[in-house]
Amino acid sequence: MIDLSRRADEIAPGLLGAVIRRGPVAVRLTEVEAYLGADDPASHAYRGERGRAAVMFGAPGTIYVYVSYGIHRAGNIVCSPAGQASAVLMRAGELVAGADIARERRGLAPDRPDTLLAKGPGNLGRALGLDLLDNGQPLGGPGDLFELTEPGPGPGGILVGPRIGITRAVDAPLRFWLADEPTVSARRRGEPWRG
DNA sequence: CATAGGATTATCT
DNA sequence: GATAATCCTATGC
Repeated sequence: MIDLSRRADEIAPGLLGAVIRRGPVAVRLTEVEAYLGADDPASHAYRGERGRAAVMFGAPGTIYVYVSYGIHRAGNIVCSPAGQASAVLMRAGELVAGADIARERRGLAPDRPDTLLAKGPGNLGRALGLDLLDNGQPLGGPGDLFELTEPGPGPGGILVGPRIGITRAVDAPLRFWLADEPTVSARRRGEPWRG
């Protein structure tokens, strides 16, 4: 099992290539972002252990689901020891199981490629079937709702750049993605500067 | 006053 | 045209 008791920025790159499974649908992560605690103004946990951010202060390996722009369900994997807050936002991935279910949930046209199924946090959330009721659920084993499996060797390198869609701490290099992966969401602001 | 949940507009493709 | 760690409002404490 992957050690999630360190801070999210140390763990996030290592989660690339790992497979997150929720029920019958599984996604191989190709793009993630790290959100820290008190030191990160862009993090929900910046203002302390209150509201929904309380989940981020829980045990490492907990799932944190929040509503983005009223329509998206974005999923995070809580990191750091209990009492400290940080999390890895799952931004994009490749369907490795249950692609047919994901396609139905997305309502994706038959002529559109599978690479679009989990591209972007909102789309990944829909593909996995994330629900607010999943908030606070733990990562478990094969018999549980959620499961996280070890990453396989990635042929391409890991790229790093600024996070997307935020208004504070916009320059922090906390977005990580795999090179040459068609499932990674659009670059948008900035370009990778380390790999 | 704090929290929970649904929604819009600016930015990027 | 599609997407997004923001923003606003309703409800409960």
